[in-house]
Amino acid sequence: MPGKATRARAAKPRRRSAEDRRRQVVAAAKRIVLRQGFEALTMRRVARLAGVSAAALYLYFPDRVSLMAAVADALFHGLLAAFRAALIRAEGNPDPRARLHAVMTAYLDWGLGHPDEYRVIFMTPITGVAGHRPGPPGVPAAPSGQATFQALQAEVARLIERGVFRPAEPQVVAEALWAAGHGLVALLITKPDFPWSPREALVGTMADALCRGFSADGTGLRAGSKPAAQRGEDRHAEADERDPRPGRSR
Amino acid sequence: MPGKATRARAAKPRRRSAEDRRRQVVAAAKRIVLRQGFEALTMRRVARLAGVSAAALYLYFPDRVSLMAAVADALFHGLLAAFRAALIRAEGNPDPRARLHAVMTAYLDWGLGHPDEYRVIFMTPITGVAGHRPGPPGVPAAPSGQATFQALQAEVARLIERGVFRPAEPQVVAEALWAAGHGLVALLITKPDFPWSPREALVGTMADALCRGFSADGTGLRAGSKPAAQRGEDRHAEADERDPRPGRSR
DNA sequence: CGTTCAGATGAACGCTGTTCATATACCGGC
DNA sequence: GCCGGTATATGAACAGCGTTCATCTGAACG
Repeated sequence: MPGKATRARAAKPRRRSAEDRRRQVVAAAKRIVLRQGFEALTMRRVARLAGVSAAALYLYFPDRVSLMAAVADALFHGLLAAFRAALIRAEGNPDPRARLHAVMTAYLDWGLGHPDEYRVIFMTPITGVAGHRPGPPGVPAAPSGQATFQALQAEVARLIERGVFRPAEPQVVAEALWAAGHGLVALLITKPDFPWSPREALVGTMADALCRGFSADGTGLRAGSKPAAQRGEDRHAEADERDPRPGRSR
Repeated sequence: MPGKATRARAAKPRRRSAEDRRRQVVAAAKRIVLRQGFEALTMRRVARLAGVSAAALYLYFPDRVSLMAAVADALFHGLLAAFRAALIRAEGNPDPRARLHAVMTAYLDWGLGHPDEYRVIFMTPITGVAGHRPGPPGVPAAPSGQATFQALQAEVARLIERGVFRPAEPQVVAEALWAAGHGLVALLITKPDFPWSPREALVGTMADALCRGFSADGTGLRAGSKPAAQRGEDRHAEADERDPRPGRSR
């Protein structure tokens, strides 16, 4: 508790080292995920890239999963940006379902386009399945993740209020939507050998079915044949800090 | 290829050692997953339980992921049994949607009831994300897994043929159903800290929405309030070889 | 009996997450 | 200006991981 503030100006440069090096470590870890991929996210590698010893990481994070959680939180901003961009893009659309469709396809496209980051955020297993204490029992695992989910939930609530969706608990519907999207991304990442149908057809079918399933009048996205064909050109629009990494193209 | 058969009776005990020890290793690995959990599935532990050295495992499996694939294949029979039991149970039901609902809830219940096995089968990441060659390029990763999926696909095709589901490619619909179910199970396993809605509500909402979304007439499972409430008593009916493992209850 | 050879092994390599005694550098108090 | 204390950082070490390899064993064959 160095808040005693050594009289005056000495407190500041010390403070910078305290919290800032933590951010610096997270930035190094983030860069490793982006450039070398998920498998390379190792304590020793992070330490090496951050220019510190491996033991020093344990001054800022109690263990590996805590660092991973911080990295996930940092990586989340990419998904959040894609989310927001999709919402803004579809804002003028009078059809409220189109907004949901935009959000869903944004989620799917981001996950499929950034599989390593997605694995860190949503597919890192809890170490012991049973061996995880909630830590500070008030704060959730990923703050910005919670925020993103609540954005989805708010969108769902709006749809229900306007009578577009059948009356239901917005939280349950939002969780189901999230889970469905996650399942698609996760399976495509984990089982690339499976003879999947074309991705556009899969994404379109999933989004259309869910929209139809939750709609009050049973209407899908477009009720037509190619509900998710118009987008597909501007897929890379939301990339903010892509980084070509060698030898891991696909 | 020792089929030369050393004259007579000597061939048999040799043959037993060849293919049978492979099965024995897989059985040991399976028992480890069931009793000690997913995290304990390591080469050295499997070897120790199987009564052989760690290096001996590499006489039967080229590397760890191949062993995991074999274990996954072995564990799949539990899910397959739950699948079949659900189908048989719902066979008398005249409503074809009920069959699909039974299959979906069987999948979800099995996955949520056997999280360690589920992680081996569906959530083990491909080692390098890019570093996986298809090996023998004709055989899929998990034979019985493929069979199970084709059972689902056949069920979907039947629904489409009878006009219950809207006309569509059965494979895409089956993949979407699988992905949605997987997403629910995977997220509940990976993110147990998230403030999820009650599981019954989640499962019911998901199953109903998908049924409604793919149905030709937009009809859900029961169109009522609690579509998944009648089952829930006979959840443990399909357990065939449960094994109470110490200290990992939840 | 001697040879051969598949099957099994112990030891080793390089890596992992994590801990701990030790060293360094900076700080307030004298 | 110097001293003692305290946070910060480190190298070395531990146990365990997947994997490889030279070596050993034991049964089958001529």
